[in-house]
Amino acid sequence: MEPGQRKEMILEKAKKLFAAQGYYQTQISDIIREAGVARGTIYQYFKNKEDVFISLLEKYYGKWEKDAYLAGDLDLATISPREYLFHRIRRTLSFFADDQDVCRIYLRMGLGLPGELEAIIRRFEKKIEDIIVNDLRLGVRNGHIPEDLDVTLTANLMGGALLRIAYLYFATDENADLDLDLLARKISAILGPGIFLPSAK
Amino acid sequence: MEPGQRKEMILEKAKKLFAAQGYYQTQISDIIREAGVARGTIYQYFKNKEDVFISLLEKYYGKWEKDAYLAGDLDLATISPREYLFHRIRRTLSFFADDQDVCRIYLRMGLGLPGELEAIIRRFEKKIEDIIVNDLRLGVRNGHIPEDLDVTLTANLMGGALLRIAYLYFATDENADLDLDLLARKISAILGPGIFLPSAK
Amino acid sequence: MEPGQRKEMILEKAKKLFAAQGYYQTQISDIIREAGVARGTIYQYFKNKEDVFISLLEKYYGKWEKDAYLAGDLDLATISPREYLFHRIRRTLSFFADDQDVCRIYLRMGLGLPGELEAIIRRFEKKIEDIIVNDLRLGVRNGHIPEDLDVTLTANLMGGALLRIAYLYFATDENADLDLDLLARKISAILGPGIFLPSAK
Amino acid sequence: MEPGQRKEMILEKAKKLFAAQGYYQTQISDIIREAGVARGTIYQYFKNKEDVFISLLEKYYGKWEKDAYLAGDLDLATISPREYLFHRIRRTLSFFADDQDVCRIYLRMGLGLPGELEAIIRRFEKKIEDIIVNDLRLGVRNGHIPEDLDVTLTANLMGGALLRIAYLYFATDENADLDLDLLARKISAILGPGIFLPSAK
DNA sequence: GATGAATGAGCATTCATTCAT
DNA sequence: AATGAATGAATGCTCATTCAT
Repeated sequence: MEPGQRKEMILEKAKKLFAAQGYYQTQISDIIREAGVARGTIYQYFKNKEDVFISLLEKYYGKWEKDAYLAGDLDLATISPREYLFHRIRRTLSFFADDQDVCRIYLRMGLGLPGELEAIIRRFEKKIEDIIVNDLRLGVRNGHIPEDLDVTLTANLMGGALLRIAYLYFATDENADLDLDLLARKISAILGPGIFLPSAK
Repeated sequence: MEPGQRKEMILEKAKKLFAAQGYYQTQISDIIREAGVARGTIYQYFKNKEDVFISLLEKYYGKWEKDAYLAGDLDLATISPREYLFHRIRRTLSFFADDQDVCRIYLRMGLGLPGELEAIIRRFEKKIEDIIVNDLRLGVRNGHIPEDLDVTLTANLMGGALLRIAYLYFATDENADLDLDLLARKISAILGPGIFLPSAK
Repeated sequence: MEPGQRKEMILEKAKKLFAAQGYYQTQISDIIREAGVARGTIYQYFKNKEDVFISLLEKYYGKWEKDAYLAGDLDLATISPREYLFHRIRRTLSFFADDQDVCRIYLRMGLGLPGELEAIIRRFEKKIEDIIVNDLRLGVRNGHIPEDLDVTLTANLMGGALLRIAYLYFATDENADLDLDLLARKISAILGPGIFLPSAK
Repeated sequence: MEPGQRKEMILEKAKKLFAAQGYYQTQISDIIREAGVARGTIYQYFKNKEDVFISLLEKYYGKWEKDAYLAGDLDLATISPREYLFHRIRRTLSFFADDQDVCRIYLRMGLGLPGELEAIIRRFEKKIEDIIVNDLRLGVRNGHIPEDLDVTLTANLMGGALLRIAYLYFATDENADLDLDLLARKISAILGPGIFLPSAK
């Protein structure tokens, strides 16, 4: 096996395992078993377990930047802004759809809770989704929301957006004196138009 | 100390630690040190470490459901749908803003990577944010996007929404034969109207 | 509940548990659950776990001595020596047959190995029994041993006898310079006559 | 150190400790200290503590079967049945005499009670021995038992035989409706002839 | 006497990492 | 470069015992 290939191979096996079981629950033993190399070999290519994980992140982040998002053939001179948005979204989706393992790792699913905990969290998330879906359906029945809106998709889109905002603004010590009202106004101003019918006040 | 209070106190200390260090990096030893109880005491109230974490999740999920999201005074008879959306968002933000620790735990930040890894992931996420922000600024300069749009907020909102969708549709084995074009269309139809000026095509 | 009765009751519950699970695998928690008393109560009657076990041994040893073995109505003036032997044996059997739990405790079965280990030891003992049984059957076929001899009983009787002798003479440091030939001669002289037909040389 | 030897060495040290202190009172820490290996090393050769013990049992059971009991040079064509019995007994004694530790482990002495408990049990067993010895001496004085009978040996042989029978027939749930009279008759028929003088009725 | 919450010494086991071959 | 036996710090958990009420 050529040098370089061996490192690559270990990385691929590690990716599968990290994606499936998370960082903490993936043992070096698992990786060497899957890769079919000796225990010491892994330390020839990587400083330690953390380095294996970081190498993975960097590899696929680079891939995303190069292949997916920044691919330079989107020209605002030839396509409309809305088409541009569409293509950006389309490519990002493709990137994740292409590699389920990378997807799992980046989306922090595989980062590592014992199986049961993971299941509990999913149950909670499902419940949140249900609540929003119900709201949306109510809006449809009341004639404020178009009938053909994909409510499940929308619910998750809204949920994901909000959680990200919460993470960004509240999970750190900064932004302590934030104007929540203003923030909520801004968010609804962005999400509202795409959800409600123009007729809805 | 009254019965019940002790369990509550341990839970609060554990919350702080899980939020700050993650599940795996929080040791039982840390919890008992912070709580000032003996090693065995924690096992009087919780089956094991996992049970402490689950108890936390359940406690705060319940709190969210009761206090924040489902609080029953939002009446569509008296407020408009757009106001309703605003209040829902407002309350969810309040819930997370109220308790930074819960926020961190729920947003899966504290779930557990060694400090350095966590930092690397944040760097990546910042880069993604920058890319989207740049796109948005371009749109502003080109007159397709209103000047007063909060581009950082919008970038994260879009990013969060997309990642959640990716997680939902791609991280599991189901949905294998998804129509990505259609999906991307739907998403841009929801996000577009709130971002672009009506004049943008 | 009268004083004294409570101690007795705890002792009986402990007996059941020690017999079923062994000393080490029986927890104080098990005993108080079965006895329906508080954790502290047991320490009002017994110094510690060891004391519970010792109390049991002493109680049932005394019982054996008084009721079973030494019961004074065996009079060599009225019965033959062989009848005397028979009655002694009969009474000892009754004692053990009467109380399976005491039986298990005294016979050191319940003294304490994790279930699987116990099973392995039994398998070994069965194999030993089989080997001796085969020998005896060979003797029957060769006409040296009476046809109506209970070979399983005899095998265990011989095995038990030998193991006890081994325990007595070899498991301690004394008796280092034992004449094994002489010892084996003596043992066969005692066991032989009851097993072989007079015609066997 | 050659491969295989290390496992063997650990096993030998463990044998000493199990024999001296019993299963429960022997800690992994003791074994590694005695063996002079690191804590993790023991888990390279054995699944867990139980596996160490099982390995010991299997090793020495195999040894007994091969070297001691089943050694094939006993030919009933050339030796008498009584000689055959003698040699079987002789070899079994040798096996146990050879290795005091194995002896202790197999005879369940080392299986595990805290030191003081063990001593108490021995005291009881001694008392039982004394009672039987006294009976035998009485028989000698009365002229029913030969003067040169080794009464201590005989007492233990009888005791061992009886306890084994009790264990076999009473310690389990089967054999509930046993005819104790018949059983006692059979046992005395086997033990009697080797103990009593023919003149004793 | 009775209670049971609190204790903490003690234990088996894991697993990333090293290093002599 | 590759190997894998050896390492030992670290960790979650148990359970007999205590003691304030």
